[in-house]
Amino acid sequence: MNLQELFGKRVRELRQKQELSQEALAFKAGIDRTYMTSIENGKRNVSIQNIEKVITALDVPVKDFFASDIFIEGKK
Amino acid sequence: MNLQELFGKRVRELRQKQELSQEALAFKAGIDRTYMTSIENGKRNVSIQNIEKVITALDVPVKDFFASDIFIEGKK
DNA sequence: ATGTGACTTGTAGTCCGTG
DNA sequence: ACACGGACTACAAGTCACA
Repeated sequence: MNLQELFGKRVRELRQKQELSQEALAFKAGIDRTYMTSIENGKRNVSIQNIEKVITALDVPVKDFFASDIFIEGKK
Repeated sequence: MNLQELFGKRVRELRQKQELSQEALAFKAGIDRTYMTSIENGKRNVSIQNIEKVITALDVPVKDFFASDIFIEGKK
């Protein structure tokens, strides 16, 4: 599992914890709903600017976003 | 200071700690030497796949890479 | 409300150089 | 060793119709 997929997984995790829909989060982040879908599913090679938008929309510091065990290598 | 700039700053920090040249790191990461320059200077909107390449080349887990106080918001 | 394939446009990323 | 620039190609951004 690469970082691209892990990122999507983490976004979904944090989004669901807040009981937000993809649409609502996409709106907060200022990106398209369908684009958010493909991000969460690890289909897109997202750029750092959009990464920042999404993390900001999740209301979590970047540091905390990546402070998860899924970001320690060797995960499936 | 946005995430793009913070990323470059952090890359430079970790690279210099290992006494690697930009060229050497770029080679390890499999990306262009001139591109590494602009990444460190926060000039490029890097994609997550290249982010992963760089972090991997730095021999640090993703989690640790972002476990720095510069990634708590409100930094200059 | 979420997911997918297909598409166009802008830019990421490469490769050649310069100081 | 680092920064920057021009010219090029590959690919991400962004949107849509449809399921």
